[in-house]
Amino acid sequence: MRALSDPTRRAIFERIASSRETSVGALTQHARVSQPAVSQHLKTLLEARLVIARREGRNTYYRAQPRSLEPLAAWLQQYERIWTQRIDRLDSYLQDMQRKEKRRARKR
Amino acid sequence: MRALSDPTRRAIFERIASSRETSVGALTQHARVSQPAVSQHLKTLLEARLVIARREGRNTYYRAQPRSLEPLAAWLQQYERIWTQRIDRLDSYLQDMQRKEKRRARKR
DNA sequence: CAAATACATAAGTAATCACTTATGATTTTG
DNA sequence: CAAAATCATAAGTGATTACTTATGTATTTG
Repeated sequence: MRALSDPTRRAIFERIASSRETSVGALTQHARVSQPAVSQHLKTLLEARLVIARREGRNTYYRAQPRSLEPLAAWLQQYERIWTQRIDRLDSYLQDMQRKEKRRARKR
Repeated sequence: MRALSDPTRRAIFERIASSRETSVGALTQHARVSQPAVSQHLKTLLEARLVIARREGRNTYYRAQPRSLEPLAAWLQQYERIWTQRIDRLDSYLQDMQRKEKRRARKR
């Protein structure tokens, strides 16, 4: 999560993910920072296993490893469950109130 | 995402989310940092709208607002799609290879 | 009403971060 | 083989961050 928290780095990751494979030069072209900065971001993405690198001649091609997003997805799902559970509880609470209201109406 | 990138702050958020409502004191008890540090983390969680605060007497109760995780979930889903698409392509490629192999076997 | 409690804010600090320029290592090209 | 190209690493720097202690502000309690 820390690896993706920086906007520049996240943009780099997104560009890698949206193309099958990208060279450092291509990434630098679209980034607003210098080539060394891009390389440094790539290093932290590598360490987070969010990308893998393949050297070919004097180029290095990076590709995304979205599998590494799975822990984050799992973490999130946990809270989506809690979230929908809360909504369910609210729903049943409201339905309960409606039933009680109808009963009160009948008594009148 | 930046608000959740710090482990201490994330732990605080998790504790808030797992209980319906929590006071600052209760959070401080389980955190490994001082009470002011907890309050500061709560402030950034508030600014990220990941929690809401309710003052009651001299206590402040925090509760999670998991709805704010939705943008992050949406961002993630995008890459899960890419990921499964890639797997599908790999699958069909392997199946294709298998078919070709069978044809070669028949010719022998 | 004075002391205690619960929390927030202020101020200061060491560590980390994202960037820069300079340079190194390797590979291709003319 | 020298020059160019591609990328990584080194070193330095300003900004940000996560924390601390000290203090302020309400609110409750004895």
